[in-house]
Amino acid sequence: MARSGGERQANSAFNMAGGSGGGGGGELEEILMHGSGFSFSGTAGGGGIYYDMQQMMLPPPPPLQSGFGGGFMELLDASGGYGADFGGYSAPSFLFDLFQTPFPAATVQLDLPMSSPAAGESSEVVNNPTTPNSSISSSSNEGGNSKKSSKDGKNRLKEDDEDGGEEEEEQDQEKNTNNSSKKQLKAKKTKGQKRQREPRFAFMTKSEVDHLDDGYRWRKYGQKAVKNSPYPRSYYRCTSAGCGVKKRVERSSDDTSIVVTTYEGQHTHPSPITPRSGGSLLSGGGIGHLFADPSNILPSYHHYNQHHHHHQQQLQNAYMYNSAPSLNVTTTTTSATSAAASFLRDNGLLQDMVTCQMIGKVVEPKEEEEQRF
DNA sequence: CGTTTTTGACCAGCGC
DNA sequence: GCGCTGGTCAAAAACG
Repeated sequence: MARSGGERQANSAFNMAGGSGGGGGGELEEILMHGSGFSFSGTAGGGGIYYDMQQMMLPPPPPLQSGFGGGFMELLDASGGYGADFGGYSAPSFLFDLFQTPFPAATVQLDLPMSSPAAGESSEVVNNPTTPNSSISSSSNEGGNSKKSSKDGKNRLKEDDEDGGEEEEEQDQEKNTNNSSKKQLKAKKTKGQKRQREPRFAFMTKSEVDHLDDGYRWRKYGQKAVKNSPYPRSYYRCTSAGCGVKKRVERSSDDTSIVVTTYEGQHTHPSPITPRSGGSLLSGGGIGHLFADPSNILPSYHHYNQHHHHHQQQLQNAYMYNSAPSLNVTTTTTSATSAAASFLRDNGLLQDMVTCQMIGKVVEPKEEEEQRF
């Protein structure tokens, strides 16, 4: 097979449009940060909760203070006063639960048991701002899945999964007498329980580069065609041993200048480029960890201006792309979103963000993206 | 030579 | 049950 090892940068946008059909469905919560502001509206729908943050008139991002000073924690502590910032929306107190609640990796156990039909419905729709409209010469997908020629052999043994702090046992249950190691591997997982995922944070930013450097080291482990989009979606995983944080990067088919990055999981280690100094309450990782720990901030972020300079873009994204909080309550995650958005805004990091929106569970494909654009 | 990216294949879930 | 899609694996290639 002729390998076209060409572009190494994430800019390589292969034309691999997916077919059609409905599919997928994450089982987690996802938060999309929309620029210009965000409002907060909670909606408890049947079977799920949908929180939407959008269109909140944000005052021009104030100049960054000298570092985050007391860190995000301070902001959090001022939950009372902070609520006011949410454009009059009575920012629910839980809005700060996330940050006031330490979520040590050990204790963390979020979970949106999609296996429980009653609660989760498991049919959570992740509304990506991708509308079926990309008229960009999207080649009629060819890569898709037409390559199912049995190739024999790649027994995969995975172990990453939750990584929140639990280990997978490699013991097979011998349920199926298949000799395909891959099958048994899968079997064991499936049989026991569905893999649960952690909440995800999705941020939308304008950027020329797909993969933004956030201080952590990532290894790309996959790329898939995004349906209705000429741009592929890349999957990254934190390279640190034991850390299973994942990041997904894709470009909006609507506005190709917008990059949607989804962060999943929590780092079990400090940022490799910024050795942590003090143990914060949120040391368990997660978005709180990010915001609470000024050491995670790259020094240059101060220089961010409203222009889309890749470098600065990356820096600013360093904040947004940190791990998601490990909480098991939708509302809590929502608070995380709000707080995060608030933080970003206050630090002028939200400037480039296009949208800020959180999607709880069981969300119908709303037109949120459209109202935003 | 070690690490990261590329990329085809495989699998689980879900919709039809 | 079949087909589609998202997510992941892993061998090979590309990089540094």
